Amino acid sequence: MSEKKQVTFEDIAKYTGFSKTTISRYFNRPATVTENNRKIIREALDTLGYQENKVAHILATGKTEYVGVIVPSLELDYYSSMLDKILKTYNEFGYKFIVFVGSNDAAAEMRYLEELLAYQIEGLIIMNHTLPSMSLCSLSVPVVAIEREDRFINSVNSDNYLGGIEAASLLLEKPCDVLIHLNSPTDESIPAYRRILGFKDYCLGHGLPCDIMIRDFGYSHEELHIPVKSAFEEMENRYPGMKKGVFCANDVIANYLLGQVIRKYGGLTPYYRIVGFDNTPMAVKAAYSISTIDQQIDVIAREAFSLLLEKIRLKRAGDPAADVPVHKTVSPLILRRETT
Amino acid sequence: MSEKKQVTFEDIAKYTGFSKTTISRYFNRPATVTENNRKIIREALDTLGYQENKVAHILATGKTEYVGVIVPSLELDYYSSMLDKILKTYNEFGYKFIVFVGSNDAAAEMRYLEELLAYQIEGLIIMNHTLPSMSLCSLSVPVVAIEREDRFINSVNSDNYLGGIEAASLLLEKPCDVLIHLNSPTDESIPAYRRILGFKDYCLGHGLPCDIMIRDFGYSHEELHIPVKSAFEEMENRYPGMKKGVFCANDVIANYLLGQVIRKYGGLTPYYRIVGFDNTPMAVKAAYSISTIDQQIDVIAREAFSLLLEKIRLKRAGDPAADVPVHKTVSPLILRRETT
DNA sequence: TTGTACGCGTTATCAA
DNA sequence: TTGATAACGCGTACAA
Repeated sequence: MSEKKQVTFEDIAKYTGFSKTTISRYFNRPATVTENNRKIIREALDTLGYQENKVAHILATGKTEYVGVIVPSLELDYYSSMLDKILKTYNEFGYKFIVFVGSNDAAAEMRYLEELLAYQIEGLIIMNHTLPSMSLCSLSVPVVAIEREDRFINSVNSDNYLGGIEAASLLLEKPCDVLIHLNSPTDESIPAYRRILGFKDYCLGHGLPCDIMIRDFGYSHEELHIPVKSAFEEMENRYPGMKKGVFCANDVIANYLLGQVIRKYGGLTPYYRIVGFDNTPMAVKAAYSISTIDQQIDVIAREAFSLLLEKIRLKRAGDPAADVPVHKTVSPLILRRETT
Repeated sequence: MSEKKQVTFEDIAKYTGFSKTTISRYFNRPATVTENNRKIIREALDTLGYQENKVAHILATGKTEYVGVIVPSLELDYYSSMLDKILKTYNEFGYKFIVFVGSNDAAAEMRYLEELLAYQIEGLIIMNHTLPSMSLCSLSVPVVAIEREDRFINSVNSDNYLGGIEAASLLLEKPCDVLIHLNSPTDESIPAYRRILGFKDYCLGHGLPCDIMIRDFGYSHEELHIPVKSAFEEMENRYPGMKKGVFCANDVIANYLLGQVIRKYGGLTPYYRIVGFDNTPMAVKAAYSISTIDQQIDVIAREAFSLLLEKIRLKRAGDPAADVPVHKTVSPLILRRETT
């Protein structure tokens, strides 16, 4: 009962008296089948309960319409939000996504890659940091990176340098005695590194004291609590009674910092202006809505997918341009909210 | 260059002098190939750069090792967290996931289903509410629902009734003058409805006044802010000076309520004890960590996948038990944190 | 232990 | 407009 095998073109062909070829054409080039015959086939499909089989289709055509996605975690708003936007491109482009959520384990990620390639994905979107772009660029399919080291592969990133500038300028709308930037140790090869530069350059350019506090904030949200707390205490000690403009590397850190401020001051205080980064849902879920630099996650996701699609086309056409890495950049927006 | 077609068993066979069958056996039943010949093949695979093709494998065996997932949104911690855990079962079971993130649009969801079936998924995990289980149960593959109407299909849910009881009992650890439950309009067919019952029954059983406030909190996090605020004001007006124990339908609502309390009282206050539901990352990201009823999302995800796998096996074996819906339940845990 | 021959469900090519 | 036949890449009886 459960194991009745599926209805195939063969069955439809027998039932209608046509050949398999005609049934195939009914689907792929309906114009080449008489309206009357189409009707016959349509009814046959219905009565026999035909169920499309894309696997056979793929084997014959070589086109899977699959894209692989590897993302570090879905517990962080940034990634889940990005994945959300990526998956939603289905409605426009029809590509399906096989998703892996990655450990920091290079071996595991290699397995994901193997699987994805075995399943004949046409392209890959990767957000994980573990595998170097050097080894990713030699894959048989185009790869687009989002906010990770991208030297040898395509990428779409926020204009991080501009973001850093925007954050500094936003903080300076209100007078601040000192500008502070909270970030994790960030390798220069990572796009986000430029946020620090932009911030620093803007401060220097305006003759403002700025303090870049690099602390290890870890990767999971649980880990974040402690280092943010100690960073807060440091700020309290180092700049007592001063108005501090704090630019946090992301909304999650900003949220925890806001939490510390609330605990100490019972709410917002002129002593702290806080700006986050990303504009994840987090930033509005906070007790006080957090001003942030909006990466425009939806735009980035869409650009990433479009770029990938373009590369897939080029590759299929045998165009050598397919193998030249393209790096796109999306300008972030300033979002003024309660914390500034 | 980019379009060189892939290396197949045929090529390896020619290169080594073996037949395709032997190459196939090298992969599937290596024990039946001489160690020496295995070595020869291994080297041939290497030098020719063989790349496994699962599509052909699937067509031949009928087993895709695909599971489809349909989830309403990834902007809400509950769903992204659940998806995270589901995807991570790959490391244990090896099944791959094709993921769709669904609108509330029934037509769109039907398209997702069609696609998934066409790609020969072996089973489906669904969290969306749009399609009734009545129409889901007639699919050719097993379906497991999580926290949605599940009358005719398998499901894994939190023991919502117990959860409601736990929430009430947790609030009563500290004396409260009134117990309040905040929830969206919830259909009786949805598992979460029983939370309300559990809460109410416990209150009645202990002779406590309880107020079930049903408000439309919408689906996205942006929408939530306003109704929570007005609910808060209602509580303030209705129970001035009283100690309120508030059980929120989920952590997101709890978080917004906490935000309102902070804004009014500058921090925690004995006037409000707050309990959330789910134990999403949200609950610890809040300014004060939120006490919550832990659904054990990881356990639910794992159970859902195991159940699906079991059903897939039964179906394959032609066992009629495959078609009998199984409803599993996971007991939630009480998590005492700062808000109580 | 290895090879031959055929099947999986679809599309592509060519001929009718 | 339609049909016969050969791919697509791999698995599996069955035979050797």
